[in-house]
Amino acid sequence: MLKEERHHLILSQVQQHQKVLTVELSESLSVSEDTIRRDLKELAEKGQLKKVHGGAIAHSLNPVPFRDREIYAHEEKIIIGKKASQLVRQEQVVIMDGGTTNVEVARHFPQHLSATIFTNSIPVAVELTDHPNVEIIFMGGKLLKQAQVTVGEEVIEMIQGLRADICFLGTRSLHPQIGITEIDWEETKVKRAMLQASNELVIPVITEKIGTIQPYIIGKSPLISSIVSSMERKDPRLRPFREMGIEII
Amino acid sequence: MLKEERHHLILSQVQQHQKVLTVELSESLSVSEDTIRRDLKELAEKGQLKKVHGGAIAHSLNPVPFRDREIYAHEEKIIIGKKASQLVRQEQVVIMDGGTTNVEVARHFPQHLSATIFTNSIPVAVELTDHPNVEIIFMGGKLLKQAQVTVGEEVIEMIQGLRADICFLGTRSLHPQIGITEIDWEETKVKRAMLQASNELVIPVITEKIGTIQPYIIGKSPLISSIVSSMERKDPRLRPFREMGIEII
DNA sequence: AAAATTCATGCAAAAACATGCACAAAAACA
DNA sequence: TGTTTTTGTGCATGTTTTTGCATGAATTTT
Repeated sequence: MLKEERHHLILSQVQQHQKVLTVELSESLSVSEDTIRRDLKELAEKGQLKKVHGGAIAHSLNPVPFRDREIYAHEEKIIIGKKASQLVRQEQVVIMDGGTTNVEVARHFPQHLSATIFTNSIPVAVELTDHPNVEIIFMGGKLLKQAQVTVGEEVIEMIQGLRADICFLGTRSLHPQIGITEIDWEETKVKRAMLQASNELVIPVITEKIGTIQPYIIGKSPLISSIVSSMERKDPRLRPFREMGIEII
Repeated sequence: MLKEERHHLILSQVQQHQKVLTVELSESLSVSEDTIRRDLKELAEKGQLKKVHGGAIAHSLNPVPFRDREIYAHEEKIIIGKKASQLVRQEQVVIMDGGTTNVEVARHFPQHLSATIFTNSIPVAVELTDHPNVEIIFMGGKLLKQAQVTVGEEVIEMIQGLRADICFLGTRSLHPQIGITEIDWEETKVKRAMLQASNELVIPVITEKIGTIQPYIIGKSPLISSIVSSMERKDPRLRPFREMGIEII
């Protein structure tokens, strides 16, 4: 077994389980613990993991509970939430994705809104709880702990059985040519199903996400009906989208 | 379990509940109290929490008085939660119903528990979020706003596709002759499915619910494997159940 | 004030570690 | 091809870290 191979294996283990133990790796790769230690040391020096007594942990192991997490760019998201929440009409069927921006959208729905909202996001569902006339349908599946959204077959099947009026899709990145992109494959599949199941597609997005790209493509830009941002309508960063006929809000 | 892992778990507990008790952490992480004390000391030195007599509190914002006792019924539920959480074995498939008592059960699962847990309760799912080795499957459906649980066909179908090892069923009422009863028809149907899908049926119940009756019957008493209460095992109110061969915990 | 917890300290055992060294395989070079 | 150099590995060594336990002090509860 080559050193490189080992390094890859170790890294994937770290990604998968958030931690690795020196002893376990030594056994499963059948090399001495000293070798593993040296591997971990190297990987730590390259910043790919954090070495600790007994093994190593993922460098990003910072699973701060979702609801207590300091919301990034909160002010901007509130502005977006207010604007986006205006797009829903009475009695519509709505699909709402996860993400802190979408939570703000949900929060700003008018109290008297009467609608049926499908979501796979726990924070969104909780937020909708105090809208008396909203029927909330939660789409079940495997729960991603960090994002607090469900993914997997069940969610996708449920979405595929839907024809919604409007869909609010949270996104990590939005690029005029590449489109809507995501970093997590499972979430990508769910989001694809969502946009296909809906007549209207609304993308609430904070400024800094525009023009960035992630590995997995959810859909091309022309599929978008409206982009909701905190920017001026005539902002140059939005121009390519405006030229495609997408409504800028 | 790595020291750093413990530190992360402790911090997330602190963030979530504002406080942690040395004794509880020692139990749930299965290390000695001394170790926990040393952990708390280290974290306090790094400024990540504030160490106090008996445990630690969130170093931040709201200076909640530490030892203030919570509501009385809550105390009882904590006792029940601790007891009931011992009933799960590693690698089991678990069904967890909603209700505040079940939330306490989830809260007291050992941090290192490795299991697959199906639930239709948002608070339970959220509580399980910081158990790194628990896979959470959320069962989707129509969300009941006040109870924060899902009900309906989808939930029931999903449960019917299951064969679980153990089921924690919250209940409004428990009567020796009448059995487990509920006030909401939709929830009743879901709970019926749950108990049918599981090998073992655990009923965590607070004292005042015993002997009361609600309109809809979920199941007769002999279906129960264990009743978890805060009472003494020989309490006369539990005698009829004990005589049926139900384990009293 | 007495009893019960909780804490700090020192100590010992086990585990994990760094270091230097020897040896083998691979790579580079002649 | 043969020799030298580099690299990777395992082992022996002494060191450091981590943990649980014992003791007595400090604190809280009764």
